[in-house]
Amino acid sequence: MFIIQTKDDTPVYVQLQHQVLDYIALGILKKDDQLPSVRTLSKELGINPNTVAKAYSNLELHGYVYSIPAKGVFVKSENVTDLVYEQKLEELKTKMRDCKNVGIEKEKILDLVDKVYEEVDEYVEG
Amino acid sequence: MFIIQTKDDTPVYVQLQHQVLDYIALGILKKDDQLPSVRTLSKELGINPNTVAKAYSNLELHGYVYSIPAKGVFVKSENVTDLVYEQKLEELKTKMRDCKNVGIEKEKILDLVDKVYEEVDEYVEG
Amino acid sequence: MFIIQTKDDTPVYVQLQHQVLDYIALGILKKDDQLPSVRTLSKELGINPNTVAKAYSNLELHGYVYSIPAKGVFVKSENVTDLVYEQKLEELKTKMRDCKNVGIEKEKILDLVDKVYEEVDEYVEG
Amino acid sequence: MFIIQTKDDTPVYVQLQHQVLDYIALGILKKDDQLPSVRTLSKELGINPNTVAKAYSNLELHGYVYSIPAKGVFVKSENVTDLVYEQKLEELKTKMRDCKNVGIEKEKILDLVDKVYEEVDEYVEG
DNA sequence: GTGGTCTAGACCACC
DNA sequence: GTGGTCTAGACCACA
Repeated sequence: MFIIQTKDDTPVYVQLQHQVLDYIALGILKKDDQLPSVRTLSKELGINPNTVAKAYSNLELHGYVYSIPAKGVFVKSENVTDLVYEQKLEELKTKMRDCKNVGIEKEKILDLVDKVYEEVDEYVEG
Repeated sequence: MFIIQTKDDTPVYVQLQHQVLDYIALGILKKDDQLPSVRTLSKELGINPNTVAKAYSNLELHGYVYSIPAKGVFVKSENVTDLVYEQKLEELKTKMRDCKNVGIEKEKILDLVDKVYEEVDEYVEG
Repeated sequence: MFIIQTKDDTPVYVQLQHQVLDYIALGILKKDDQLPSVRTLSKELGINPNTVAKAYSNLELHGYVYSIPAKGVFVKSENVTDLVYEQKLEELKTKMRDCKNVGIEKEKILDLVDKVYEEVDEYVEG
Repeated sequence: MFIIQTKDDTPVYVQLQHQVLDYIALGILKKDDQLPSVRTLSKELGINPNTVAKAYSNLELHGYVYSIPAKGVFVKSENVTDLVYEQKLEELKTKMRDCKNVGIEKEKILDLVDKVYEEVDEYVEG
């Protein structure tokens, strides 16, 4: 269910956080669903339990999940969708402004949008 | 001329590199123009001289500038434009895929493009 | 009769112990009164039977209750009052010192005392 | 400057957080003051660097300090006082209600306040 | 079995 | 030198 890119320079625990959030936004993880246990997931991904724990702990601090000691970690709310959308769009906007500032034309961007949305995606298409 | 965002999580020397490249792409810095000296710039920005030196050295390694000892650092070529374009578009594509993967519709993206390209930007307009 | 705060960070079995003691101190539970059975209470509160058992067992170890196998658990003595008082006051003193140490004035504390003792409390009034 | 109570059951990193906050509230640590480095403090207290780092990281998440990688960790604002006051008083209130609920009289509490505020405190007096 | 905490020590990028 | 990340593995309280 989760994938870690070791080549990526973004920290492992951050990758995990993002993926959990994305799954909530997509509706795959729903309110009160239990996340995989720290131990299970760490073995599955071949990473240290502490790293998983850190990701979960951060998600809890931000209010996306809640943890009951000796029980597990659970999804707090399913209405994260809007928040995730906003964040992603905000990041996209920053990058887009960057493109505009170096003189890239609007049409190039529009072409890119078409290209990306024509791509077949494993999650959407199956 | 250069701006450092300490809040930003991207390293200072990387920010510098990007800005130099952007100025070249925009034609503000032209072939054989001299970059500010390491000392001057480090004082002006209130950062460590090593950091400026690292940025310049990296730019030289990538062939964007050349340095003449005891003289200074100069812009090598003004045809960086395409390279910069490609990089920016590639980053934008990644973010855009990300948006698509969490279920954001194409229309939302198109709206964002319109919005960004309607904005008045100090670098473009002023 | 008993209430469990899952939000609270204090363990469930400790909450139970405190509540039993409080009810004894208040005179609601008297000498030789029977406590609810482990099964009954665990179902009623939706918690693990082991947790209830642990609370009862601890209370027995401290001499507040006695258990008759195949019969139930009973209140041993009603003179727990002083012990409970002392414990509560000791905890309060610690917190109060803490307040003093960060510079909170005595008057603020006195105001708080007035405020708390003016409150209408369901256990006292109802 | 900092003291760790190993006997205490409260986690070491929490103790550290509290103490940093208290020092800010007392005005001993002021805006932009640098906290002791992770390594230094861990050696001084005989605890693991990670534990100190966790405390600092939590404080940063809550907005009390800011960290500049390769520079250090610094106090963000000196106006934490009110926040700390509120928290402490809130905790005290909870404990006080507890006392009231088991039937402790108001006068006993008032006596306790007098007692605590007559005590000589090393930070205030010495 | 669960999460929470902590130690011991490593490597990295950065200043 | 600094903080940030991660591994490897331990112990604990709790359900």
